[in-house]
Amino acid sequence: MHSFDRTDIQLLRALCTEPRSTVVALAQRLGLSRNTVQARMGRLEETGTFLAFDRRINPVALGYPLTAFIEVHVQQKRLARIVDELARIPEIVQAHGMSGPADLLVRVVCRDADDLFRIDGTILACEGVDRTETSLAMGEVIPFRLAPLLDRAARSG
Amino acid sequence: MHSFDRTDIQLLRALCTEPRSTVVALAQRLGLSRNTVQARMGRLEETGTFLAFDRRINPVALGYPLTAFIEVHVQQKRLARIVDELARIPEIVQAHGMSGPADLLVRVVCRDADDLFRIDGTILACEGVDRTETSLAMGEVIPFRLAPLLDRAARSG
DNA sequence: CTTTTGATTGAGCAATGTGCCCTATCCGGG
DNA sequence: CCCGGATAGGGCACATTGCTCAATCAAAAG
Repeated sequence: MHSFDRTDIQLLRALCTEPRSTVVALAQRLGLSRNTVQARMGRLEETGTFLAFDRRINPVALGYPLTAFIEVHVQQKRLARIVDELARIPEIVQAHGMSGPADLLVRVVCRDADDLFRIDGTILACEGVDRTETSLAMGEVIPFRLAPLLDRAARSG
Repeated sequence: MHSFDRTDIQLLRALCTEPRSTVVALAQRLGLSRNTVQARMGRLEETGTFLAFDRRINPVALGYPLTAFIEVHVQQKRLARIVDELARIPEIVQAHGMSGPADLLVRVVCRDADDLFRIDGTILACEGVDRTETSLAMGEVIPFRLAPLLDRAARSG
């Protein structure tokens, strides 16, 4: 892996508030040389600090205003095959294998309630899926964020 | 809001596989003029198609290898106040208000199991929180993705 | 059918940023 | 004490950006 120092954190933190800023601007703000910032950014990319572009796209703006979480209970021996099958459903934007009562936590986006109902049906139709429990997300009360974590790391790390 | 046409979708889709590509490169690949691509990109940004920079950072690389989902049951009248309080916990990277058995679904990243235990305790300590149910994510079996959705939209839309 | 509106295009231009080079300096670990 | 890694500062060729303008095109409106 790769361990971060305070400078890396500050760099990432600055990008949180000013994602469009250029390397030169970043260097100025942090009081570093352009070379340094460029090198560190390169390293951050190489070491996998940045995720796929997908994550930058807002599903709501895309026309999928509804998000739901579906807990899926499966016959565990068939888990791998089921995951493959679920991966073919485009509305499933993410899925985690879970420890706990449910085996999978699937995150779904959809256009409306009917859409959700249909997708749930598709999941249930997979061989080895025993049961699903659907919960509709009423709102993202805390929007995805890492800034607070970075802030704390910058202060204490 | 704003409605997308096929070109917007193709643009986003192209960026999924080649996030670093320049406007010129994009224009070439899509067979459009640079001006058009630039204009459309601008519109996409303005209309909120892109999310915060946070989402581009990989928590695992950041030193938080564990993700957990915590279902929180609360006294609903105090929901707003509780959310405010939860927002002060940096390890909570996201939270959804839910319809269904649980009131909140909180997404947490942590360094290890002890860390998770501590965070869960912090959540439980909030006034009005009745109960939590923690599930540890064993793995992201389907990594977050919108590409399949975009692909379908490009074909049928 | 004609008009109008908006999107697209090609061209051009100044300013900026990028990628890459090299060297000197600084600091901590061996 | 010396060495390696990181940093700063300078520089250079090139690509990209942001912006403007006029011409073209298509579809919707009159």
